[in-house]
Amino acid sequence: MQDALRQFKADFFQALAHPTRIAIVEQLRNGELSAGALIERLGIEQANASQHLAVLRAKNILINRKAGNQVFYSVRDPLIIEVLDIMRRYFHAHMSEVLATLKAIDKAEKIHR
Amino acid sequence: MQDALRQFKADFFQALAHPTRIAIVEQLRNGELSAGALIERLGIEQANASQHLAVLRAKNILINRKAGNQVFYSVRDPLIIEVLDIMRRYFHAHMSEVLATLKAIDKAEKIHR
DNA sequence: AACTAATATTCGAAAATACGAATATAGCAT
DNA sequence: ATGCTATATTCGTATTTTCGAATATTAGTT
Repeated sequence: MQDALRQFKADFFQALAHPTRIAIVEQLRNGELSAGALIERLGIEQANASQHLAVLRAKNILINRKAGNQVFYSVRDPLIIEVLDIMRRYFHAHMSEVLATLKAIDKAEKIHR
Repeated sequence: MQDALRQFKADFFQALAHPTRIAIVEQLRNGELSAGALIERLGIEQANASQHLAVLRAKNILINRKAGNQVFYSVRDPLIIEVLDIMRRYFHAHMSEVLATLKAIDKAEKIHR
């Protein structure tokens, strides 16, 4: 029973464990957007976007509303935004490490060019 | 640059995207525990525990302290506990769905026996 | 009915993750 | 040095995730 609850939580985290999916949720912070608008803003493949949206839907992080031709997505529960806000504080608190990571990536990119 | 930051966030969620790792962090809610104590409480393989601890260490979610023979783990930043608390509220808010999931699992288990 | 636009699903291949078994390392006691 | 306990790492394999290409679906338009 406890196990199933943890699995449920793990699934939630899993849903957010991808940069594109985080970007999607961040875009929806201030309200709904159509799938097309998300694709345009994120500059990703249509199929890929649809797959990630499917993941977020399956884990009940997003809800969608059909309007004629298009589908509008929004974050289901404001608590999710709250989680991301806390994360923001978390990253702020550990900014030095984030910067170290960024510098390492930057360095690696320079080498590979 | 924004991408790298999102990757960083995604890594954090990825680190928590496993029931065993959530269980580990929950066990450490009230302070440090040795690896052995964690293994005993969670009833998992030693190697497996060590692998999960390595993941949590790599993502800077846990810190460890060596004391003679053993290694004590603790949650690095209380903000992480705060995130889990918010999650608790989140799951409480959506308890009906959690229960539906649990029932479905229970049903599946009955069929498979 | 045929056509177009918006979105979703399927497929196959590549990469990442998870597990237990086996092995390695490190500290302490004899 | 040998042995013992606690923890970490490596290895092989099975499963899961991710992506783009191709295809399907659904709604609106002519």
